[in-house]
Amino acid sequence: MHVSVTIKDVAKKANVAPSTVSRVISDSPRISEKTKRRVRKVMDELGYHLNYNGRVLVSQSTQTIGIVTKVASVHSFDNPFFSELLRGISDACHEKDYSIYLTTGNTEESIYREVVKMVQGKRVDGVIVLYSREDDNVVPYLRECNFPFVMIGKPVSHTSDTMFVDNDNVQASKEVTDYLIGLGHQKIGFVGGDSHYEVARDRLSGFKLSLREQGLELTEDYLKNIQSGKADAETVVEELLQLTEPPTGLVITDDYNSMKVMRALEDKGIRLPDEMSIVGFNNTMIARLSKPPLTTVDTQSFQLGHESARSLIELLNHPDMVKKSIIIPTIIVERESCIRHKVEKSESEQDYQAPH
Amino acid sequence: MHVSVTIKDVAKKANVAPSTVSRVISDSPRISEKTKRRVRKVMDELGYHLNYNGRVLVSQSTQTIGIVTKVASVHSFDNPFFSELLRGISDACHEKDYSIYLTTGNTEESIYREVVKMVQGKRVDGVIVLYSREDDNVVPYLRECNFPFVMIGKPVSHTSDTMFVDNDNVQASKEVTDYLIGLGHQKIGFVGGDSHYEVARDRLSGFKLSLREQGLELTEDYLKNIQSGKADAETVVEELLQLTEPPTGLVITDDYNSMKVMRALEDKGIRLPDEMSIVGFNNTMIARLSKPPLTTVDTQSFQLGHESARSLIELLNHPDMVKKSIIIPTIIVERESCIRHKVEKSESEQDYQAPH
DNA sequence: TATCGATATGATATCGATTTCATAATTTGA
DNA sequence: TCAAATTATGAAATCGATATCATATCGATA
Repeated sequence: MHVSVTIKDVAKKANVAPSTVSRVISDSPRISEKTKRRVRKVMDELGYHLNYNGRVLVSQSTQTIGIVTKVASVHSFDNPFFSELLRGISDACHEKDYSIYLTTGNTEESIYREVVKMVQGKRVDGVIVLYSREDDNVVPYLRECNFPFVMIGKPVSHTSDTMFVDNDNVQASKEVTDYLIGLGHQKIGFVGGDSHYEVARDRLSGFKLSLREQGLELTEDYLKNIQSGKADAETVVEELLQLTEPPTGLVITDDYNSMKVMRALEDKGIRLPDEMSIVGFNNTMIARLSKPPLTTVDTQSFQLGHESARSLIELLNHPDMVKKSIIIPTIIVERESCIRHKVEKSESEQDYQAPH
Repeated sequence: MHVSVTIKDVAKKANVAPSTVSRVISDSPRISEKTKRRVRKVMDELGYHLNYNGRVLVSQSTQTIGIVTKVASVHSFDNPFFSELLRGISDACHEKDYSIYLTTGNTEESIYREVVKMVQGKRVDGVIVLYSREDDNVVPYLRECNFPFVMIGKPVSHTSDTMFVDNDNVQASKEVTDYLIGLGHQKIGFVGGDSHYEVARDRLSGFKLSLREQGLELTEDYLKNIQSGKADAETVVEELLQLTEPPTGLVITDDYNSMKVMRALEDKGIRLPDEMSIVGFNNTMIARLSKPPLTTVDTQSFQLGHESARSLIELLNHPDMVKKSIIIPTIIVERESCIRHKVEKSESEQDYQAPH
C-alpha cells in the first residue's frame, strides 16, 4: 500500500505552514491566489488527498448517514421495496455529497448494538430507520440520546416531534378496497404482513374502514397475515380456500406477498384473475412483471427514500428546524389482476343485482 | 445532542491516566483487575462509549469495507441479484464485525470520484467491486494504488494477481444450453445483457461452445442483447419472432431479463412454456415466483457476496496472502419454463403434429 | 514619517483515541 | 536486607486535519 502524503508533507515542500495548506483546501479567501497556486501545484505533484478521518475528528461531522433495517421483514434486502427505498436514499445522498453506512445485523439485538455503535461511535451524523415497529428499541434509543433520525413509516408514538416520511396508509388501503368493491366484490380478504409493523396496522384499518363505509360486513376469517416464522402464503391460501365462502378479491399489503399468494392460488387450481382479484402494494418491478400483471398501490418507494434522506440532511444542517413529517401520495396503478366480479346465481337472491 | 464523554473524562473520574483507560478498553493484561473494575465502573456511570474516529486515526484502519456498484446494470439496485449479493456481503461483514459503506453514484464518472474519495480519504480498508467490466477505470485505479479489493466476476486482465469470486460462467452457460438441447431444442436463442461486462461474454461463449460441441449451427440472428438505452425486451422479442424460423428455446442471462422477455412473449400471444422454453440465470426470487416458474442457473449469489467479503477481510488481515480466486459452483434448478421440444414434421406437414 | 488597519501567513492547541517510553511500586532472589 | 526483575501505571507524542490567536508585512492615511 502506498504511503500517505499528509498536509504536513505538502506544507513542507511548499514552504508554508500546515494551516495554510488546510486553508487552501477549503479555498479560504484569506490566502493569496499566488500561494494557493503554489500549494495546489505541490499537492498535485505529491498526489495529496485529504484524509477524512482527520477532518471528522475535529469537525465532529462525518457527512454520512446510517441506514437501519431488519433482515427478514418487508423492509429487507430480498424485497424489491427495500431496494427502491435504498435507491432513493442513495440518490439523495449523492446529491448532497453524503455517504451511506449500512447496518448488517440479523437479529433485533445485533441491530440494536450496531446502532449504538454507529451513534455513540460517531460513525454517522444521522440515521434513517426504514421501519416503524411497535416493540422496537432502536427508535426509543435514538430519541433518548437525542440523535438526529428520520423514520420511514408513521412513528408508534411521539408523532409530533419525530420526523417521518410515510404514505397515508389507511387512506391508500381504503381506496384500494373501495376499488375492489367498486368492481363488484363483496367478499374481500385481507392479507397483511407482520402486524408488529405500524404500516400493517394502518393498512388493516384502512381496509376495515372501507368495508364499514361501503356497508359490508367484516368477516374475521378473511383477515390473514403472512409472517415469517408463522404463516406463509401457502397456509394463508389454504385457509382462505377452505372457507365455505372464499373471498373473491384480496387486498395484499405487499407485492412480494401478492406474488407468493398468486402462485399458491394457482397451485390450487384457481385461475387468475378470473376466480380471484388481487391488489398489491408498492408497485415494485415484480408487479409489472407478474402474470397477470398486478394491480397495485404505488407507494412511490423511491420518493419515500429520497425524501427521508433529504429531510435528514436538512435536519443535520438545521438542528433546530421544526420536525416536519412528509406524506407521499399513493396512486393505484391498474393492471390486470383484478376483474369485475361476476354475479353468481346461488342460494338467496343476492344474484338478482342488475348487471353492469 | 448529548455531550460526549471521552476517555479523558473517564480517566479523571477514575483517577487514572487516559492511557490506562485505553488499556482497559482493549482489556490489556498489563492492567490489574482491580483497576479494570474501577475504570469500567466509571465508564458505566458516565455512559462512556468509544469514539471510532479517534481510534481510526491512530490505527489507520476503519473496519469497514466499501461496495462499488453501478446503478442501471445487472448489478444494480433494482435487480434482486444485487440484493442477494448485498445480503451475502452484509452477512459476512457482520460475522467479522466489519461495517459497510456504499457508493451512491449514478454515472461512471461520479462512481470513480466516490471510489477515489473512499480510498484516498481512508474511509474504508478495502472494497468489493460488484462487476467486471471492460472499459472500467475503477479497477485499474485500485490496482495502481495497490488498494485491497476483491471483485465479483472474472477480471478483464491481471487475472492471476487479483482476488475475485466468480462462477464458471462459460461452463454454466454451456451446461444450461446443453440442457435445452437435451430437451430436443435445436433452434436456441441467446439473450445477453450489456456486453461490456465480462459475465456477458463468458455466458455467450459458453452458449456457443455448447452449440459447437453438440454439432448445432450458430445462427447470428438468434443472438440478442438487452441493454438499457439500446434494446429492451420488447424489441428483442419482436426481432426474434419476426425471423422465418424463430427459436424454440431461449437462454437468457438474467432472471430479471427473463421475466421481461416472458411478458413480452405473452403479449405477442406466445404460450409459455409450450411455444418457447426459457432458462434464466441467478435463481432470484423472481424465478421462483414467475409464471411459469423459471428454470434457471443458480449462481448462488448470496455465496458470491459472502465469499467476496470473507476473502477481502482475510486479505486485509494478511496483506501478503496469495491472491486466490474462488469459483462458486452453479446448479441448474429445474422448474417449469422448459419443455421437451416436440419434433416437427418438416415444414409442409408441421401442422399435422399429434396433439399432446 | 509614524500609526493604523488590512491582508497574509505561521505557531499551536485541539479533536479522541493509541502507543512508546519512562517511572513508580512491588515482588523476587541471593 | 538490598539489588534486580517484574508489574502496574503515567506522561507525552502521535495519527491528520482544523481553528484560534498571534505576528509579520504592506499600503494608506494623518
